[in-house]
Amino acid sequence: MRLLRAAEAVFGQHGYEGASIAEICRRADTALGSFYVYFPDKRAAFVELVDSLGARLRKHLAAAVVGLDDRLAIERAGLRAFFAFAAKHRRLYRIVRQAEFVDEPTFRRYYQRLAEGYAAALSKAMSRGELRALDPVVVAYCLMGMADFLGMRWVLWGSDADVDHVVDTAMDLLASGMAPRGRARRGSGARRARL
Amino acid sequence: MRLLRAAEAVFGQHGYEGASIAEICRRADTALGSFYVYFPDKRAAFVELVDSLGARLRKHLAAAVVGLDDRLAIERAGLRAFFAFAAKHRRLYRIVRQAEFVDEPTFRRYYQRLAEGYAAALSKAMSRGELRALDPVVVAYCLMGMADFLGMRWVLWGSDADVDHVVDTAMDLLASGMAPRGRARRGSGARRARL
Amino acid sequence: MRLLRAAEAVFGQHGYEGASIAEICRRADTALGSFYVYFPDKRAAFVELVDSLGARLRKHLAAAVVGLDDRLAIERAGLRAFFAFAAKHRRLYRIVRQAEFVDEPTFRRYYQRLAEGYAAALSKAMSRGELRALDPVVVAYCLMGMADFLGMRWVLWGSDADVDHVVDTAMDLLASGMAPRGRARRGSGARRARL
Amino acid sequence: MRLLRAAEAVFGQHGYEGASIAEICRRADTALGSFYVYFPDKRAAFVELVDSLGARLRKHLAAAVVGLDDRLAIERAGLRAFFAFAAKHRRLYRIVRQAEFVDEPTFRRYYQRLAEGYAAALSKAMSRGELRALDPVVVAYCLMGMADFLGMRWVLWGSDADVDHVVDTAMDLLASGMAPRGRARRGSGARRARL
DNA sequence: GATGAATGAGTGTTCATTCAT
DNA sequence: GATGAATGAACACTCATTCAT
Repeated sequence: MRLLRAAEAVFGQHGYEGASIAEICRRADTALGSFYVYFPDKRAAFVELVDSLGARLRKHLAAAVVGLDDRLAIERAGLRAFFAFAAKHRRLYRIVRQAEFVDEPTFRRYYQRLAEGYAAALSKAMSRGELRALDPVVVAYCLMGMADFLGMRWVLWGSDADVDHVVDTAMDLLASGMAPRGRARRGSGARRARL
Repeated sequence: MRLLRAAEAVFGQHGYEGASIAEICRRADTALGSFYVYFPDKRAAFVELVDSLGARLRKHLAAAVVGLDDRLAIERAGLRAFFAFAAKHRRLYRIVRQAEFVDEPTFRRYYQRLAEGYAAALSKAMSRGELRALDPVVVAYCLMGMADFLGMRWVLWGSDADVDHVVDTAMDLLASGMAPRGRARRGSGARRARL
Repeated sequence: MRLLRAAEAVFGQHGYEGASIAEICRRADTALGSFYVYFPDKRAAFVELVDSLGARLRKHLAAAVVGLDDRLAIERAGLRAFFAFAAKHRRLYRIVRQAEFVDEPTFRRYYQRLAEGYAAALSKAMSRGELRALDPVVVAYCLMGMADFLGMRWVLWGSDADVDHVVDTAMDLLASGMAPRGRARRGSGARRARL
Repeated sequence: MRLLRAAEAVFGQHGYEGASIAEICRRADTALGSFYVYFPDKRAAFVELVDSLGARLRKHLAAAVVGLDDRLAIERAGLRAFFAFAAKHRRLYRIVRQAEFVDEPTFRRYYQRLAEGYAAALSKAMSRGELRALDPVVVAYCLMGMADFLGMRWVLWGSDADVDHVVDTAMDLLASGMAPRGRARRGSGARRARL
């Protein structure tokens, strides 16, 4: 709807609090009162936006990995797709974080839904022996966190390294862990990291 | 200072926009005008808070890993310490994200400073052969992202899994990557992942 | 509009700074926010008021002299009309002076417009030989200054002399200057005065 | 005193309401609290300023006409001196008008004292036959008003005519009135003017 | 006399929301 | 469904003034 598109632009530009319904309506070329025909609330429009953004992201990611079956390739393609999505929706992407203070349930839902699908896929891969058997939900959050921060740093903030390099490095880390080749598998299993 | 502690509580509880200077002063048992003796601005207080939170976190993390030299132990201790910090400063920790919309430079500074120290430590470990040689800044953001999301999910949102399990899983992933034991080192190195 | 009338009363009573928008709205029996539907600003309302006052004064003066053609009669009627106007708008009249500190352009505009019309009329009278040929703009400001101060002293501050006497005296001075009958026309033209 | 000089500058620059005691003290290089050692009030400082300005003006004018005895020369010298004073104290001069809203008695006192001295001088000149016998107080206010407006227009606002021309014109008007040479003295006495 | 941290009443202004048309 | 004038609660911020030192 015209209003929702306008809301997307305005929330993205000014954040939730900075956005005014008046501006949204102005941009949608709609009367002020009409906003309340479609949304009970400023918050409701925001929530709808975040929900739709989550859905779009999930769809976008799913489409990006369809047909791939090598797990490595899937992860790589997923990471790239995520970066592309973030680049395209720069402003909106930042908005998701604000949901934490506007409507926590919406904020959680956003990540939980993402994590659900992700964990399910990981789980299946594990049961097929393509992945080490680790708690798939924990792994899902690890990977989402990585992607989120890398996207923030190299997509949103602009890059001094190019995205390919970032993707390669991240994939390398994920594939083999931090341990140096020779030592990785020895000893008690897990090994190193901080923070 | 009393005002800063009150600001910490109020910003943490209501977010930046939701917080009112009146409430901060009420909680600090201070007159409204006094706020402006110490801060030129609502924003300035917020920025000072975020900066100090960053400094405290860095100090806290540094203290947690002091004396350790096994890289694995350091990473594990760092992750635990981060979770402990997040648990102790639940509300404030959420605040950091809002800085993105209140004062972007402050927001970036927070993570950049963290990343700097982190990357330097990783770099040193790499040059000593304790870690695989990967771009340390990228790795730093990967690890920060992981920690951030794990902390969000299992510390802030409350846990259905206990934190030890999460830490173990994450460390395991970091140490050896996602690949199953037998296949990990074969082939072209990196392997799998998505998003 | 109701708001403008209320603003007139409140600005007149308390001056620009002393006037509060809350009081204006209270007096207009209007919600606080409505003020900003009609004026972007406190200052804007003030400016509009001064402008409208100027227009009303000019109209009032024009009406007072219409149909008269003896220049003496015109000046006398104008002075009386001005006093009547000042008496009727006591409080507002004082406001004009404050415009100097609120919005200088508005302040100047007020007098310049008045002077323009006045000077034009004087100019015409001069070219018809009804008036001595002097710089009509300077003369206009002289006459406006006289009227202003006389109005301030005997209309606003209240009178210990009655207004007729003041008008008569002023007209006498204007008509024949300060010089005593016998000496007036002799010598180099201009004669006496101080300050 | 240092504070009073600072107050002069600050009131002159920002007007009464716009001036802050903090800035006055800053400019006087004095602690905030010290202001209240010398003045009970913001208003008191302002009043003292206006009073002192009035005294300085009266002294300045008196000095300018001392030794002159031709009434024409006196008036001319007084007008010039007033313009010089206004030019030198541009900002302060404007302040006087604000007194109307800050402390009316002070405002009136300023003009009344001026008028008293003026009227007394006129009265004496009249009794000596140097001036037409008119109510000297009314004449004083007429002359003060003229000077005030001419000073405002050509000294404060800047000039497109030079001050000499303005003075000449005003003196000419005062000396002989508005009537054309031939007609001035005939008929019913007073003749023309408006507003 | 000098200081300046602390005070808190008061202000202009914003903006989500309502409702009569 | 659409409109937009009207609303009023809420807020950040200012600044004259006080008073303990």
